[in-house]
Amino acid sequence: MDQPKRYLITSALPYANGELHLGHLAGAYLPADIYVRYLRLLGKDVVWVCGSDEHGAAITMRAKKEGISPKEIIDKYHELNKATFKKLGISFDYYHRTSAQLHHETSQDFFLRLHEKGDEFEVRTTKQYYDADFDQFLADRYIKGTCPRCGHEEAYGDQCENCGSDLSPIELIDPVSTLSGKKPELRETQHWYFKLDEHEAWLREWIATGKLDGEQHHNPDNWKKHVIGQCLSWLDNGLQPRSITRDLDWGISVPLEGAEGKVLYVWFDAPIGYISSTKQWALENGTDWEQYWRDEDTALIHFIGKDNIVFHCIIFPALLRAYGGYVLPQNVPANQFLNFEGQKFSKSKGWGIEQHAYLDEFADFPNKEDALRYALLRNLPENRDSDFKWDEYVDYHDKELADKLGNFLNRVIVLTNKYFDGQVPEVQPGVSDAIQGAIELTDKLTAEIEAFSFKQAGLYLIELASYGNTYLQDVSPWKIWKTEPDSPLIKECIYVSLQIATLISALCEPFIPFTSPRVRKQLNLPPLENGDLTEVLRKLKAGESLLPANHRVGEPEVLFPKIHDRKDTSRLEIINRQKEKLEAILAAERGPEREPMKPEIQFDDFVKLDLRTGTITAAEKVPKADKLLKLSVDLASEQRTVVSGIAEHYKAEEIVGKQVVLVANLAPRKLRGILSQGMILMAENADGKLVFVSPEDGFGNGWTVR
RNA sequence: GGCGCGGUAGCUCAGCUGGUUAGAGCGCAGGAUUCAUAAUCCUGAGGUCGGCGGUUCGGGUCCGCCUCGCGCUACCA
Repeated sequence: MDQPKRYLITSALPYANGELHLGHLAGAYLPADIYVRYLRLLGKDVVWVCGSDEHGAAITMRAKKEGISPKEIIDKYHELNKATFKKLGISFDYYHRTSAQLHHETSQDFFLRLHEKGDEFEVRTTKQYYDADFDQFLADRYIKGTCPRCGHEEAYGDQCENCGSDLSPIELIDPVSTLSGKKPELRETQHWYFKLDEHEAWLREWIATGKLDGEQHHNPDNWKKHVIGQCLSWLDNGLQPRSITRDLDWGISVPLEGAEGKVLYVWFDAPIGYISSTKQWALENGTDWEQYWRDEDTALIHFIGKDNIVFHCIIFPALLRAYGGYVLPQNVPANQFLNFEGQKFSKSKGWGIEQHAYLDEFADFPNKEDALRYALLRNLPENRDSDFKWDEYVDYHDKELADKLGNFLNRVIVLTNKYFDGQVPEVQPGVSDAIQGAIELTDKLTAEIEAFSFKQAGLYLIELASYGNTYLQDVSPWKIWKTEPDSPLIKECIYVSLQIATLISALCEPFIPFTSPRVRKQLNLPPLENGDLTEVLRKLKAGESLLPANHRVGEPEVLFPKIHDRKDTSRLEIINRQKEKLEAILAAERGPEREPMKPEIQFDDFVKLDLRTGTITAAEKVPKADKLLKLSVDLASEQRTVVSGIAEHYKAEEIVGKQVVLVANLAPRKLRGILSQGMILMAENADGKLVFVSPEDGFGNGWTVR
């Protein structure tokens, strides 16, 4: 499909059971956002849907453990995730939720249709464990017992983590429900299975060759290798009927008589959420949802993480085809995983940063949205796992956004104001072919976006700014200005540079949408609207002005205040706080490795110590000593001079006024010729880092510590 | 265990169906420049392309084995 009439874009529905971290953003949302914004700028008919995935056993389990209702959980995370996406400029056309009535109806219709076709489902009766106290069947994971292979007493119903055996709950010796802690009973239950195996032949051809019913549906060369590889691996292993119902009281009821207490399996209803979301969007926008799902000229594209490949490339397509009349995805550009400072994101360890936490902690950081989007873009896990590092975040921001892109735009605006009073100079038609290089870069950039290669596309954006910088440097109008201020070379140079700047203002929008309007403002242009890029590209190639002669530009403004800034360290401090948090986690992991405890002492030994609160009233570096500070400490009844070995950790001026605890009856001792009358209590960790042990602010001086 | 994807300069990564001296950015070294956010531009150093074996006139690029990383392996979602 070279030129589809319309695009239907989906991003994986986030599970409404927790916060989303940067890995999620880099996997399925940022790439889709770039793609969709690009299509909109070209004036394409595109709708991008997403929403919260709100069913499944994990939510009910969590609700039971926390003693709240599932609805409280899903409401909380639906609102949080939806709002956070919006703040980051993730521009879904609709963010729906699977708890919506419309979605329940859509899913039930889907199920019924397949049921009525008669040959898509089969019903199987099996025995499963049932927890009578909690009145429900138990998922394998929620049953523990003794492993029949190795005797490990804490094996799960699906696997023994001690010997690695795959188990079924029935095999466990002495099974126990992790909900009630009691022995569950075996009960018969009945479930509906989707006969996925009967779809194997056409799926294989479709995945391997891109052909559907003998016609070319898509070009498999455009699909990522790891996507096709994993699908074929699955197909080679043989497909099996797949259970699509569960015994659960949370979810979408199976719409059949005799199916009380059964719900659709969350994996069945979640992708149908894409359809529901489209329906709701169409409803609110007075348009028809069906053309997006049923018209063959629609290009359906699923953005997901690699954990979702099989579902979106095999199971969901099979369901859609079984239903009949639905389009199948043109591409599923699944990303791999993003790591965080060398390790996987881990909620339990606190490793990584969540999207909303980022926004909170970077509240005072200018461009925090685009800075993050750009850092993730530069490190998208498009073909392999990648790693997010704060140092790289800083480098990408300062060296690429600020130094290359921001600085180029700034130079151009400044030069225009300086030499031409802010007006675009007039030039002879067709004088410069310097624009040709910009056209080539533009073509490369758009081709990369269309090939779902967003990282490379982003590099071309910066290269375009570099191209502009090189061009400025080659012509060096400031040199010509000194001897020949009226030279047409200056006019041409500024004119061409302004064209490149205008081009950048348009091309950058999909990547850094918060910055684009600010660039436009400096050029005295309105923010972009849907379709504007088409006209920009047409003019560019026709040799017409993107920014015509005599147009008056705006005032220069620093787009990206650098993080490494001599005069203002506030941005660097925000980054450093993040790095310190990670160090603390690593330090905590080193955990139990603490100094062994000293031999026991008696209370009498302890009371010999005279500990007093005090305040540092003066501090100065001890000459010829690297580590020593000479402190004056106010104990109310007297002033003490204390020499303390903390100069490598604290500067003299920053600890004046600090409240401390002093060992007041320690025998005086001369250090570097100064009599030290006491010792300040400090805590020290394995890295040798020191911190004061202090009373709370405002506590008076000279009081005892016991 | 089986399968899939990946292992390319100090770091992060490009290299389609095999073909001349293996690329980019950052970092590093040297130079140019001052319009600009101590920014920019140019040049250079640096790699036995995870290891071994094979097919070929020729292999990061194909085949086999080994090794390391990540993922999937169908009822956790």
